[in-house]
Amino acid sequence: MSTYDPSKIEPRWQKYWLENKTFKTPENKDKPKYYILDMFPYPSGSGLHVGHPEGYTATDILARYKRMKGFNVLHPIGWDAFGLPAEQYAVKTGTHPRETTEKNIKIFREQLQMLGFSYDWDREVDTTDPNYYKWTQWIFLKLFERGLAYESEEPVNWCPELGTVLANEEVIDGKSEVGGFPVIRRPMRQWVLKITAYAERLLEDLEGLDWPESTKEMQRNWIGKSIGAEIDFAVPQHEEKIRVFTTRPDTIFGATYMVLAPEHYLVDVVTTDEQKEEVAKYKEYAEQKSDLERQDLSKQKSGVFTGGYAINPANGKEIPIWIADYVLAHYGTGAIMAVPGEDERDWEFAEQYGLPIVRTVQPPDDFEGTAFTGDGPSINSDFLDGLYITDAKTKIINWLEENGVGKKSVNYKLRDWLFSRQRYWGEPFPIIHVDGEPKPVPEKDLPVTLPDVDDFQPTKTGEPPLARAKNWVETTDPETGKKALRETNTMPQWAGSCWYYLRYISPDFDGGPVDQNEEKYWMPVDLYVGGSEHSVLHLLYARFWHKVLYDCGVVSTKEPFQKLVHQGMILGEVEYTAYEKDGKIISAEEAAKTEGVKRVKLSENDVEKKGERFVMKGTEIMVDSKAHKMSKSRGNVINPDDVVEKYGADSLRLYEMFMGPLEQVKPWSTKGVEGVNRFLNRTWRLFFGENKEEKINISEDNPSSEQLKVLHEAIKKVTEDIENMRFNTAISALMIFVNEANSWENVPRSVAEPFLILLSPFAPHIAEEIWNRLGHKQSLAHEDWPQFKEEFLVEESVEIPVQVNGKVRANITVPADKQKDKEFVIGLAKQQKNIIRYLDKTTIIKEIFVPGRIVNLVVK
RNA sequence: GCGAGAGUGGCGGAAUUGGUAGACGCGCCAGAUUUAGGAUCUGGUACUUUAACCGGUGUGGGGGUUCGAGUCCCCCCUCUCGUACCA
Repeated sequence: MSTYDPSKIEPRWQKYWLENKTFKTPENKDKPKYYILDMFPYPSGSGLHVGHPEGYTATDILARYKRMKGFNVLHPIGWDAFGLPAEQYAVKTGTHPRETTEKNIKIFREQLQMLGFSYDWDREVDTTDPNYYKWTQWIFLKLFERGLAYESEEPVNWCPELGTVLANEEVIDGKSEVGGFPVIRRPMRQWVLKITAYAERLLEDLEGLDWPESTKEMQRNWIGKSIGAEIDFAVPQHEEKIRVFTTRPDTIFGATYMVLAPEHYLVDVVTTDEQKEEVAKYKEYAEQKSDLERQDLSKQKSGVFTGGYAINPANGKEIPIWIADYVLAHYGTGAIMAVPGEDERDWEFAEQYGLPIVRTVQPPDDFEGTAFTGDGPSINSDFLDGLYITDAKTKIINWLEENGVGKKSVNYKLRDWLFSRQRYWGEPFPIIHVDGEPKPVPEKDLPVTLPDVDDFQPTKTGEPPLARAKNWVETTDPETGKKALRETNTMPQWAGSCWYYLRYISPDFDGGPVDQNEEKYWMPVDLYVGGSEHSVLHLLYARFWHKVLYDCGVVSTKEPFQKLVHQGMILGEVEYTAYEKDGKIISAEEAAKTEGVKRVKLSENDVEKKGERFVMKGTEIMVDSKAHKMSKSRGNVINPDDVVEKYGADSLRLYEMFMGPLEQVKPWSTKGVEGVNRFLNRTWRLFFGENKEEKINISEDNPSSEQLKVLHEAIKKVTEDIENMRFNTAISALMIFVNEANSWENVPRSVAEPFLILLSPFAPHIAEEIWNRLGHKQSLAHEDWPQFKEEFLVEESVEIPVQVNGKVRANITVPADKQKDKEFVIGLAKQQKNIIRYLDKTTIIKEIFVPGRIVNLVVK
């Protein structure tokens, strides 16, 4: 083998690493630890796409680097293997999901190994393994014991197409997140987790986390804390009072009507006989609207008068009670006091139905809008008049509390977590029903394993597939011997991924989900890398479970993931598109406004840049230039297997890191892969030369100061860049080294070897191969990371730009030991031919001198 | 609407604390090698002016601070992502 051939060297090292357990997590605890985690992959049937290796390569570089820096590194991988696709495949083909899952895991594992990731394969976990889900069930029992898991008969998001209910977080625009099927609301008995009990802590503890600000903000918004007041409105002739939640109790004097959600439990109480029919009609109308329709029709408000009245406790006035679906049953108390003067939604509604509007905050003179939501002095508000919002709030809340009609109150948007699914391929609940009451399965009887069934289809009535396993469902209560029925719902896919990072710490431990001695050493996760699509769902659920486990004394940290980074999506190659209408090409701008246009794909050679836009070559016709999301339908999916086959895993890893900053969205470019592949070829030639035999081009000479300088520049840059996860510029520094070194007569071993170590986290196969050919018997994975030494960077002379009035007019070369000598440097600067020209007939009014950096002469 | 982030060559992207804008890679141009193509190597490549030097203009647009601004401040435009009747 005389040329660089990744297909030969890569499998060899992959095999070596596996057989020698090169990346086994150390057992001793005498070094600092580093826990570096990838988000739990779902082993889908279609295998890896190029998005996976992006985050995985980033973490792998860090893991390999940290090992060489003297850390004990925990870098595991496993499978979030419960889930719908395997089950749907089972419904279609009758293949047991376990079979499909096992097959897919095998493919995934092989693909990951093919990319040379340094996982500790002895710690692989699989959520579908009974030894794993035993502890998922155990944690559920903890939740149950603490009153954080309860059954509830509530309207839920039922998706007929998927045959299951979905969590609010899984419903997007009224459709299922998975598959995009319509979702309707329907009451069913469900398990619910009381995540709301942790709302405040989930919010507060975001503070100390090193997470992207946008992700923290999304979680804050999702939790949606708002501070205000609950106020009771009496209803004449009725016992019940209507309680509302408002963030603007200061505007109560402007509450000219009330609105209840159509589902509110007092609607029928307050409705008068005359309005009964109309109210019933509206309720039915609102009920039938799906969430999607509610949003579509949001521009036009609707509602009906109930005929009833309530008393505004602030001024004793009677105000009409309406129902309208712009008030949501599940937020606050499901009822509002409407203050049209100060709230845009109420204003719109009041205007539509001719309800009175009273302003309670004085808008500025030039205010021209409708409702005024800004700050200002209170008006029309009796004892609040003149007070600004903050003071008015304090005063009215005191007044409400004194008069027993209201109190300060905090409200959260966050709702309890709907935790059951009508599916087969999920964790069974460790719950039996005795006399209709739920009862935990004793800990010693865990795990409750999945029974086999012959049909994976949910029943039309919404009975889960597990209900078909009669012998399994019908059991006896081990305590009383009574007949009992097992819970037939299963847990959602989130369950297993809520705590997997703990199982990696002690995957074989059988005394609990995690060995606490190990947990104290390894937690928290130091770096967690994964897609931003999990910003709310997984990351909020996992934080919730972690806090519960903290309260149970199972874990020692309040938060699981100290630092979080999202890798950006990789888009397809840039595409140029022209638009055709009736056989004629029209501009992209026109096409956007025209019906029935045909898209024509152009090659890069057909277009050119003109001003801000791309046009067809030689014309003025504008075309679109855009990188699109990879999708099967668009046919722009890049398959990592193909890239590895053609260029090797090292090239794929290197390219994905070289594309740009990790967090950024970026388009794929096959030409770019060729570029980094060329770099690896040049690297190979640096060691083995042009000669066809395998002669090593390395000398045992002492390095020159120039060679040391080039090496140490690389060490400095690569080290700093890895620490800051700037992999693209680290690779650039490696390229600069190779470009320089290729011009040398020979490469001294003492320069070549440190370089190989710098290269190895990025392109581990080629680095190991060359290392080995340099005569080393052992992997370089545990070598020491080279130490950067400032002394080698010292230049003999430095170049300093000379500016006149802020513009560079000359460059001067100054001996290094003179670079801080102001007089010398400025003196030299003034002798430059081009500088003399600019100084002619002027007066220097200021001389700026930044040692070693710049000279600026300000003249007049 | 609201929230967050981003606008730099033909393209992906570099630029410590304000101090030579365009590192590195792609593409393109020229040359070497080759029967030819590919691969490889060498050099060039922001725009503009020039034979060349010397200049001029340039980091979405406008203003400001500064000896000096891609970087700091104010206003505006565009794009991406998230979110949406949350009282």
